[in-house]
Amino acid sequence: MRQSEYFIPTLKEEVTDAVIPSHQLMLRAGLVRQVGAGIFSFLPLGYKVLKNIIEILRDEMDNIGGQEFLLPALNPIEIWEQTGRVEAMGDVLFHIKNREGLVLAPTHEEIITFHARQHVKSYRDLPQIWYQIQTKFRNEPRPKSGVLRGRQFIMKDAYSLDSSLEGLDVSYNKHYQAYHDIFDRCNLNYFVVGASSGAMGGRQSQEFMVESNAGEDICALCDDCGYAANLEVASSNVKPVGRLDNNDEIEMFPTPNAKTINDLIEQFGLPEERCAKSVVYMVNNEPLLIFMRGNDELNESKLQAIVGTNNIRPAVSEELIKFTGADHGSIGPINLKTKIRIIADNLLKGANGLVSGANKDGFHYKNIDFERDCRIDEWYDLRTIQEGEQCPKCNSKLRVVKAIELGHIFKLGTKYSEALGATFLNSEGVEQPIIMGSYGIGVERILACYIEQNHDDKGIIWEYPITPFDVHLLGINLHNSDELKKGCEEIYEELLYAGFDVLFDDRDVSAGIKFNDADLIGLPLQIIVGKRNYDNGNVEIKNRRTGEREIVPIDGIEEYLLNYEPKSDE
RNA sequence: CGGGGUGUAGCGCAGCCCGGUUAGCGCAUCUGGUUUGGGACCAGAGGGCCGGAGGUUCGAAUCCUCUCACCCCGACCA
Repeated sequence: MRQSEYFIPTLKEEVTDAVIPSHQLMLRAGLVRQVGAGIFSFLPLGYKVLKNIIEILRDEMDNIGGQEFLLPALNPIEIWEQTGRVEAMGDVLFHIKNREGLVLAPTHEEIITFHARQHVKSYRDLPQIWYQIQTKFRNEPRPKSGVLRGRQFIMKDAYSLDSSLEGLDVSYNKHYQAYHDIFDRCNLNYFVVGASSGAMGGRQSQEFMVESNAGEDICALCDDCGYAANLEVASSNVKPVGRLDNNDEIEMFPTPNAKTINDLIEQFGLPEERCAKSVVYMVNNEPLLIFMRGNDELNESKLQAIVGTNNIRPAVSEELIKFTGADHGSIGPINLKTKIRIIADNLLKGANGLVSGANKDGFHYKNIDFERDCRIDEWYDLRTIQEGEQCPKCNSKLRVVKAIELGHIFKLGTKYSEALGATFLNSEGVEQPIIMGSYGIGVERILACYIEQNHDDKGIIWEYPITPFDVHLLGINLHNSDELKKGCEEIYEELLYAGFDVLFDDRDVSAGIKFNDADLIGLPLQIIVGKRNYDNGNVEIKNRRTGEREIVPIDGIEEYLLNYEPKSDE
């Protein structure tokens, strides 16, 4: 491709709106342009990369027996009502205003299940892996970070249909392996974490993550044993509070100015670990009293998984007074005004000598013995782990990092097949719901994450196979020498003929502009054709990543390129 | 949805507090000339409903009200 005829609007200056490197460089290198919040056009160069990524996705999905569909973005709302997701998705789901009854699909479990219901009738029809690579629409409350979080984005989503849980495991594992192959081929540094399968009855779920400050997920990592988990489910080894030898009688004492755990510690000199925090949540509008160590943070994801719904929220003051008899700061397990289900964090199991609210404003109890003085209905891991705590597997120190979710594999189970009546007859002639898995990858996220991990202060650094072109041919000051121009054209033609995808900077601009644009665009190798070297029968080849330059004879260019890396398969 | 910020030429910005000729600067663009291996130089030119609506005023980019858009932090994130 001749750059003089190709649309690559590079920007010399920084773009103020772009905060993270990938967003900045995608704009400056001419890959994308923003049209609205979370809405982007891919320009030819950016789309070329996207297509390379999609080809890898397609290849690996086909490798595990996936069959590609083209599914509609416009969906009848009825099918979404049947699975309860119109309500569950809320404002995230785009509704068509001038055509009642249609929504823009944010994902495709419903449509896939719809087709399965139509045609999958027997266990002999299973298993199946169906996938698509298409645009999804989600009315994100806050699009951000360039293409990392858009209202419209391309997703590879796959769905497995199986007749048994064992079959689901097989399908799931195939995807697990395919995802590794995909992200490896894209040269990404990533890790896999155990993730929350949500409140809606999934079985197992893992996320493929890229560590990044631009990420919206938080993960715990153990660099020693490889333990990795989303903070939503991460656990750690922390010593339980345990029992004190002297078990004094429970005693109420006035605490008029103590509203928080820190107040109690400061005003009464109490040891932090003996202060129990009580939190009241409304779960499906029923109160639930939760006990944690004083300064631990309740993990709402864990709570959602325990109570089996995501309809939870902290209780407000009126509710606290109504159910416990006291407001914030004085709530505890003893003397509750009404009977409330009480759960507590595992670290408090069997503890005594505890301090907690007396359900009377301005009073606390001390010397509470959870075994002697009150009723705890159940014990769970409820806390959010902290940086530096011990790995649950090997006791090394855990790191807590921000991460971008690239992909998610998820054993769905029968939620959608049951809701939509997608059933089959098993070998005994018994009707059963199809057992499903769901597997998504954000296509633009691969691109953005790659740039996050492969750039320097000059620009992007591409590698095979996702690089938009194999090589950048830079003709320096061609208009000064007909011979040089002719020679450069010949090199271009020969490389094309040899099957290389070449971007040829034949523009009539100064050398500095070409060098800087080339570094910004970031093709892996630059073949620099200048008069001095050319007159000696040579060109200079620069490695974008290392900056190393080599003088190479013109008839050795092809060999050099072939030895550098396998050329992209276009 | 809460908090903060920004809308002035294709891009990046100044001007706004404290209202007053024709709204400015850099980059980019066009013409001519000189340059030519890391974003050249000289001379000239084009390009604006100062986000939109309403108001105050003799007079509004500037003050007031409303509104729209975008960015950041938070909430949310199937």
